Amino acid sequence: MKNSKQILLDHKVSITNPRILVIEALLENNNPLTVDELQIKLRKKVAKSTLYRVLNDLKKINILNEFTNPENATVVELILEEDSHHHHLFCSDCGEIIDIQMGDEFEKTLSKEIKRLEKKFHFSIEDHRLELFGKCSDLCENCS
Amino acid sequence: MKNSKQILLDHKVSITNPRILVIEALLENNNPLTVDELQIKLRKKVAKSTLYRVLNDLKKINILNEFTNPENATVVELILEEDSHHHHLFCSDCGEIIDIQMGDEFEKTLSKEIKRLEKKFHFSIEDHRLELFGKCSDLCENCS
DNA sequence: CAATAAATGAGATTAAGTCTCAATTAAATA
DNA sequence: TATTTAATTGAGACTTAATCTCATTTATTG
Repeated sequence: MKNSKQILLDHKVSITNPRILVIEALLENNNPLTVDELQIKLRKKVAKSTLYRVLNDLKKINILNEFTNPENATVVELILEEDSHHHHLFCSDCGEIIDIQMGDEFEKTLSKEIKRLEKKFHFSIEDHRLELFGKCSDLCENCS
Repeated sequence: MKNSKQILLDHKVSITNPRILVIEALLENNNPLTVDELQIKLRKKVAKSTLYRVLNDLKKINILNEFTNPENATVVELILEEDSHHHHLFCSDCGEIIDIQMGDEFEKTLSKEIKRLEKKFHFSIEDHRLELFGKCSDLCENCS
């Protein structure tokens, strides 16, 4: 597993305990976490103000992706070099968020559409995000 | 233009002045508005608590779409029957939000992918959202 | 190892959104 | 149309996620 100190070193920011703890909490999970869940994982180890500050620090060095779930709670995930381009699938029953990859055909078709839209609206489009919403199977123990 | 009273009638909810004003403010704009912008449009006409309550009422009868812009501000737009399925394009310079429609090929490819993902993750996927981020042209008077 | 700069913790502050409750307005009924 | 009943509203209190302040602690630099 990628080392948290090395990540900080690579990005030329100082290596502090709170930063290490936050990165490690995020590395432990394969999928994104709400700030709430992160706060619980780090309870008594990192102050609330520090947690938010560290998250902002990680955003500044572009290793944190931040978005919101359907309930508008803030969700974060680390951006690791080995990660490839992915999107998110949300379960409205248990709240789980799953990283998904779309097939090549999809991303190719999307690129074509983006070129068309750039012309149509005189936009330069730099990024995109696809979110899928649904319910995970009855097999899930957290689901009704 | 669609009539605000008729919309309320159609959905069997009582017709009140604040509801009419909110719907009309939303109808006036072709594109989505942040709650902030909406609040400014309705200043002195609708109380803050009422505005939020009316927005929740409109959500309950499924004629309001709510999402967030890249700065995490809440954005709303009416869902009208004559509207077709669309997505959003955000300008990071001026904050403009534009409704966009993707071509058939895109939506078809997406459907195929969704079927694949439903099997893979034992999910039932009910909805999706695509967001594009970029900058609108220098021609825009609000942009730097 | 000392000096300096950066980061932290604790709690105050801000602001988006919700809640409370008395007063108003709409709907239902006669 | 007037009256009754139920729903909605406005004003401001309250909640809570996120930011800010500032004295203290920790990291970095020489």
